[in-house]
Amino acid sequence: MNKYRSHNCSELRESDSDKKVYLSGWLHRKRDHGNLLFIDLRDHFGITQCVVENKNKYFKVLESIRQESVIKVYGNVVKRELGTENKDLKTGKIEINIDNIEILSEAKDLPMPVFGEQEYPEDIRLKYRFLDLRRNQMHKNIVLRSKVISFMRSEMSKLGFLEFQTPILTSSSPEGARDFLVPSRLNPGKFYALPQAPQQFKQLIMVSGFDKYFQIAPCFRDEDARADRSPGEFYQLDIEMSFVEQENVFEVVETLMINLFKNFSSKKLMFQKFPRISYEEAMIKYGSDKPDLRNPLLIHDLTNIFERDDVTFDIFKKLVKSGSKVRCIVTKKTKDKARSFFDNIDKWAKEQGASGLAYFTIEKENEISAKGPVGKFFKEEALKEIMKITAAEVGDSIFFACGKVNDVEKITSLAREKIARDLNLIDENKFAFCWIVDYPMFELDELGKKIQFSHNPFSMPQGDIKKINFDKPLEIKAYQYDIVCNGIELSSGAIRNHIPELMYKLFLIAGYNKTQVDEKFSGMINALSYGAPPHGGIAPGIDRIVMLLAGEKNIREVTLFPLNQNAQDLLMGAPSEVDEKQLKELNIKIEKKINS
RNA sequence: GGGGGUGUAGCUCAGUUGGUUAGAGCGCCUGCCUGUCACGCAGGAGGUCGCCGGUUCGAGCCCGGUCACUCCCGCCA
Repeated sequence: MNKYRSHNCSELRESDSDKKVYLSGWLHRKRDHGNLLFIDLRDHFGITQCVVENKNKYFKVLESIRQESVIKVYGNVVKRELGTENKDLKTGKIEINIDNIEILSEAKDLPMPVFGEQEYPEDIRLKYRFLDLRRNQMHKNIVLRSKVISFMRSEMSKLGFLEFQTPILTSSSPEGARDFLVPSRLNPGKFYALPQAPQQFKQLIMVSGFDKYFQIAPCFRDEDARADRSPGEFYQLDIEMSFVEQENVFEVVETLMINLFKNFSSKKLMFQKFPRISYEEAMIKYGSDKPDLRNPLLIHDLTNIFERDDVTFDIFKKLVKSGSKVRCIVTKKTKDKARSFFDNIDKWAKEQGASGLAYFTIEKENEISAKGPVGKFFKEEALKEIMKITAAEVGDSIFFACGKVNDVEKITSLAREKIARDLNLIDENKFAFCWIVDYPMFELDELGKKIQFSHNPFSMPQGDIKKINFDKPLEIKAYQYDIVCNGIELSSGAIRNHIPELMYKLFLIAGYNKTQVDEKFSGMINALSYGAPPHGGIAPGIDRIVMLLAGEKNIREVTLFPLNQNAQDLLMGAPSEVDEKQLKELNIKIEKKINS
C-alpha cells in the first residue's frame, strides 16, 4: 500500500502464504522463548503474530523493545503448523517470519497496560486517554459511535432533512442551564455564550423556510456531572420540522430509533410501536417521567385507605390528614422471602433519606390477614380494598411510602428500581422505549408560590388556542414530549409556539411582561412576526444513545476525550490560567478568592 | 453546596483484634528456555500505606481534619 505497510494487521490469510509482506503497528504482546520470540503486532484492524529466531540480527532488538512501541515488520507469510493455529484471531492460521524490522516510535514504560480488560482508575485513564483508547473495548465503543452518527446522517438525509451548522458563539439565554461564557475582545464587558442547544436557531431555520433540518449539534451546559451526563459538552441529533403535528415528529424518531437499535444491537426491542404515557400517569404509576418499562413493578396510590376507620396505622393516618400521600409497590409471590429481604429494602430506603418503607405480606388462613411489622393495623375489609386497587393477591407483599407528593414519588420511583433489581425482574437484553406526553405548561416552584414554565417556554399549549383558560394555568398542557429508553431520558421536544400574541400571554403568567419578553427573546419574537410556519422538533442525545447501544453505564466510556467530574481535561490541562496580556485584551480582571 | 464509596509498589488488589522486617499477581530489571498466543522457570529492584494532626508503649488498621477520584442529591432537557 505504501512504505509502512503492504497489508493491515487483520488482513492476511492462508492464501497469502509465501508472500513477502510488511506490516506496521503497535507491539501488543511479546512471548520470549529465549531463542524464539513471538510478537503480536496490533493495529486498528486486528492482530498478526510475527516470529523471529535468535539467528536473526534483529532478535536482540525485539527482545529489548517495550510493549506499545510502534514497529514496521518485514517478512514472509507462513502457514502455521497444525496445532499451533489460533482460532481467536482472524489471522490465526498464518504468521509472519520476520526478516527485518524498523522501529518507528519507541514507547516508554507504560502507566497503564493496553493489553487485557482490567479496570483502571479513571484519572489515569483520562490522563493517558490515548492509551486507554487503544484498548479493545474503548476502541470498539468509539468506532460504534462513529458508525451510529454516520447512520443517523444518512437516515435523516434519506428522509429529506437538510444538515446545517448553527453558531457556536451566541447570546446568553435567561432560561435553562448555566451558560458557558466567552468574553468579547471587540465589545469590552460583553460576553458570548456557548449554545445550550441550537433551540432558537433551529426555529429560525424553519421560519426561513427550509422545512426540515437536522444537525449533529454540540451543546454546552455549565452544570454538574452524572454518570449519564458529561459536564460541559455533549451532542444531540437536533431535529426540527415545519408544518407538523406531534405525531409526525414521533414517526420520524420512532423509525430512526427502531432502525438504529436493530442495526447496532442484538438486544430486542420490547415495543415496535412506542407506548405513549401521559406525564400525569407516569408520575403515578412510575413516580418518574423517565420510567424503565423493562421493570414490571407498578406504583399505586393508597392514600384513601388511610382515611378508613378499620385502618389503625396512626403515623400514616396523621400524615395523610395533613396532605401527605401514600403510594405502594406490590411484589408478586414474595411471602417466603427471608425477613432480610424486606428489612434490607427498608434500610436502603432510610439511606436514601426517606423515613423507610413499611411493608406487609398478604396471607390467608381463615381470613385474609397482613403479616409483617405493620400488618396488625389492617383489618380484612381494608386489605380486600387494597387488593382490589393494587391487584395484589394472597402471597404477595406490599411496600408503602408516605409523604408529600414529590418526596413520595421520588422514593417509590427509586424503590421500584431497587426492588426490581433485588428480585432480578429487569431483562437486561431488552430496550423499552416510550414517549412521555402531555406535559403541563406550567408548574409551581418549590415553595409552591410562583408559577414557572415546567419545560420549554416556546412550547405550544394544547387545545383550541381561542378556548384556553388562562385563569387556570396549571391545567394547561403543552405539546411537549420526552422519549425514554430503559429509564434513560434520551431527548425532549415540542411543537413550538409560533404565535407571538400567545407567547406574550404565557410569559405573562410566568411573570414576564411584554417589554421583558421583547428584550430577552427579541430575535425569536421578531422572526415569528413575519410569517412563521407551525413547527416542532426534538433532539435525541447522541452520547446516551451510544451508551445504550454499547451497553455502557457511563457516558465517558463512549466519549473520546471527556472531562472529569470537576469538568477538567486531565490530558490537555483544561481549564487553565491565561496570560495577563490575554486578560487585558479582554478587559478582564481576576479577583482571587481568599479563603478565611 | 450536601451525602455515600474508594485511596497500600508503575497497575490490579490482600493485609486478621492495633503488635517484629507491609504481601500476591501483572509490569520492570537479570539469567535460562525453539511453538507460544495471559508462554514458562529462577532471581532481583520497587512502598512517605493520599496528606496533616491526634489517641496509644506501639497506627496501614482507631479518632479528627484535609485532598483526589467516583456515585448520588441539589442543579440540568
